[in-house]
Amino acid sequence: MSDEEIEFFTSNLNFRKIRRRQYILQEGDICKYYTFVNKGCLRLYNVDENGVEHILQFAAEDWWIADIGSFYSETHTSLYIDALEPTEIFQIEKPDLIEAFIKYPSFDRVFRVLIENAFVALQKRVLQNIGSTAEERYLTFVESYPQLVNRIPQTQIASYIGITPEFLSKIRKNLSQKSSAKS
Amino acid sequence: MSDEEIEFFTSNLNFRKIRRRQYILQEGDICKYYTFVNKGCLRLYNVDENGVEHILQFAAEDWWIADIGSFYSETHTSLYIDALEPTEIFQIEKPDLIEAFIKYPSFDRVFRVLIENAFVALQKRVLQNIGSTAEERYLTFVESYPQLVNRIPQTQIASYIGITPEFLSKIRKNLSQKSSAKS
DNA sequence: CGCGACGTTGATTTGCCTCAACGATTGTGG
DNA sequence: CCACAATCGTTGAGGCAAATCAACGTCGCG
Repeated sequence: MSDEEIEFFTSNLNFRKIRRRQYILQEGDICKYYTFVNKGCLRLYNVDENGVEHILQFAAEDWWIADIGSFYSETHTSLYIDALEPTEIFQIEKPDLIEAFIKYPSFDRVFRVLIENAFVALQKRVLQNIGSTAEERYLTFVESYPQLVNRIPQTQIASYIGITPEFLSKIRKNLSQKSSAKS
Repeated sequence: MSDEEIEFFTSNLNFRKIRRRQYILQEGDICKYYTFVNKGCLRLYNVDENGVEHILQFAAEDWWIADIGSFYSETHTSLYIDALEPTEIFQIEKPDLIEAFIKYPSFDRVFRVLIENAFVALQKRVLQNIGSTAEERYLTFVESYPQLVNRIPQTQIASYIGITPEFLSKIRKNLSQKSSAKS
């Protein structure tokens, strides 16, 4: 991308610091921003009728996060975004992003690729969810996001892969016994 | 879209007839086409190490289907697409689609919206998979795709929602008993 | 007709959940 | 700076949802 493009884009980014547990999106809101994580870690999740949280996505350094559906169609979200750690973010508002798309088609391409990649990753996740055991899903998570495993609470990982924290604990115990038995 | 745009687009569509069980994409291929279903029904799925099929998507009349990841990055797919019924399709090749995107930004927007909607739908499916019982997932499927329920084999629906055909049969029996008990 | 695809049913097993209890660690207010 | 609460991970007993395996009925089709 050219200097002009980058200048235009960055001049429309808003910097914010978020405290741990602070929300940047709540059920009922309309998602006004595409959010880039500079430092820290956010999570995107819903809360079911029993009050249980189910995590759709984590976003640590250099990841984008948003409720895409709410953002583009300007409908009320049923999701939450909050911070797992003190976090620094850059946010771009929809009108500015759209303007960037129109002025500079390369942005359009960048964001298209972004969502395509996210889409493909989500498809893999669906296949895992419907075809693999909890242990396999955990191992895939560890492989895919090694930088998150020792950073975020196990409770959160359990919620992401769709099991209870207790059961994740048992899986990990089982795995460590297997690996120690090998040596 | 203008007449010119539609003319350009449709002139690049290739018509094909597909027999039941015929493949239009197999593991190892590169996905060369975006496929539009004019009549009939296709499915996109993978096959796991035990030989079990897991369905990512159905595509009946007026739906688009492709392995997006393989199509855009030109990598070998691990997925299959085949026909559940005799099917008529229109296919557009990647170079023609890209040309359409460049010449007519409105196509770009149409296909962007297409993938955004698919992405949002997939997110809902992930949330269902990690947060709902098999019965709830089946009921959601019936609600979301009423036109498919009495058209495709139950085996296929079971594979889509991530359960065995036997268990789906038991769920349906259970549901019909509940509803008849009401009357 | 006979075979293969599909759906059903039952008996048994297993993966994962629920609930309850208990350490270890963190952080927070007095 | 300590005390206490809240958060997090672990463990175990018991229960339930869904898988597995096997058998059987039905239908459409070559």
